[in-house]
Amino acid sequence: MGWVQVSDGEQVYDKYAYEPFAVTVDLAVLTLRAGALHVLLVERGQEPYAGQWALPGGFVRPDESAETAARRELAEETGLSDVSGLHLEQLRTYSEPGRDPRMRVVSVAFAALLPDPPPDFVRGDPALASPEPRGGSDAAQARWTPYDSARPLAFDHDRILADAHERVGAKLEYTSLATAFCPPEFTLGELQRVYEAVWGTALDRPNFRRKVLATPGFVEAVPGAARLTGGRGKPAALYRAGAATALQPPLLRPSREGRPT
Amino acid sequence: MGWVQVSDGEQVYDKYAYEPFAVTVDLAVLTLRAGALHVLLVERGQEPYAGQWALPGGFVRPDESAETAARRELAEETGLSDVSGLHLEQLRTYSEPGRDPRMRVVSVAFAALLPDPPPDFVRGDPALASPEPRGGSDAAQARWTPYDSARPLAFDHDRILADAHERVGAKLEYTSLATAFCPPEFTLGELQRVYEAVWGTALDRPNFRRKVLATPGFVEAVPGAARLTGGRGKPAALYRAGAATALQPPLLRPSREGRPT
DNA sequence: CCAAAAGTGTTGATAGTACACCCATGA
DNA sequence: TCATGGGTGTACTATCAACACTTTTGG
Repeated sequence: MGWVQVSDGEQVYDKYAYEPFAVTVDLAVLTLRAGALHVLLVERGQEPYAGQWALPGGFVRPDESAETAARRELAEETGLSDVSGLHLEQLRTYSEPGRDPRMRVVSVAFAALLPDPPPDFVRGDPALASPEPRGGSDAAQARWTPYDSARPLAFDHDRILADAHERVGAKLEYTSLATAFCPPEFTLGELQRVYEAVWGTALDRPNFRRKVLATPGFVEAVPGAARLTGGRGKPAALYRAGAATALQPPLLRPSREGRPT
Repeated sequence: MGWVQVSDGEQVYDKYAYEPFAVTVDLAVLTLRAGALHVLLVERGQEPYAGQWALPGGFVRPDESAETAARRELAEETGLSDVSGLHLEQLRTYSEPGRDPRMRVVSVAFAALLPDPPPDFVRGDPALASPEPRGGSDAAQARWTPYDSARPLAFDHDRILADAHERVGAKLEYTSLATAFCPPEFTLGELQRVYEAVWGTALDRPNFRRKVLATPGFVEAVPGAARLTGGRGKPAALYRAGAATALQPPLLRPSREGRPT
């Protein structure tokens, strides 16, 4: 940490010399519902920004890493009993002095990805969460909101949400991250809908299929299994997430602008 | 920040209820010297890890963002009078309890990139740094170290340095970041050496040249200017960094393994 | 039989690689 | 004139996008 570089050397060992920093985590929890990207939001019950929607989050406790705190909050907010398999990714840290009007808050932001039909979650499952959430104020609501109608959010959460979207979109290109949006067994059509929802573009189905299958370790076939997706049509073969984490070759999104010449 | 989600609601407004977190920044300052990637290290003068090398860094002050603190530290450590144009990029935050044996430290890591012939920097230029660095202990040394012989470092800095290298290597592919390693006017050969040093691979010169020039906004020619690079050979045309920040199309590094079939 | 969704084949354009080759300069 | 580094041309090949076509299911 470059401890020795601190110019105000005398204050290094006085833990209470400065007004302390609060360290929190903020979560952009994303999923697909009916083919559209959704984000988990909570309604604030207190000032500032009372009544507005915000990303879920909370304090990092003294014995936790930011990652541990984020996973704990994820379990509390979604009510899922097992969040250990879910993808959780650190985005960046937001530390501007005035982010929160009450005190100095440094927030580590995470993106979390949930499989397609997320169980209609229960907020603050008593079996998991601490005894009594929040003191006197109104109970905060939580709900899934379509990504496009999420804004405006409280604090600097518009920016955090945009950063989460951008990061996830970029990682779909060169990692197998898309499978984190899918249930354990999924069809290639479902996988394609993940790409289309996050990127906001339509993809050519035959070419998508070929690219996915040509990428070693991306998906592996479940022998003999098949499932009807839309009630009609040919049943689709099922696949599981493969061992690869990086895609070689990458699955690049169509470029917005034409190339020169 | 999801303030309302905190389960221990009563403690939200008691700033001193917990032992406070210290928030620091750590810097992986990278440059090219004689065609090889180097990193700026400081020698620790105090326990823990006294006598070992570490990444430079320091505390975030109450009125600073992590970015501001990182830029201040960068100026202090390099002795450069103007660091405003240098590339500074947040990597991620390291928050495991126990990173530092003395107290709870949450560290925001940054990568900084300096142009090729970095002025032989002076540590702690009095005109810039705070009056008297560090209390009683030995003065810490600082020096440029080849990337490959930098380890082992103190704390978890080996990992931070590896993360910095990986991030920079990836960003060379799809951003114009490589120009941040170059002086204001540079030759395509110099630019190519940036890629080769960071990626650790040789590139085909004619093809590299074509790709760079075919990417709109990557570089722009300085009309009529030329410079001898190695004392011998044809003088090379000079270029400046272009307006583009993202490369379209990207400049992909050669894949390690062959493709199937 | 029709609609809908899955899956296969083909083809023309493009981009990338691996070279061979020429140019300008210092010693 | 040779060594060194800059700059250009070219041909082979792998890749990719676009779209026609076949298959299998429910109504």
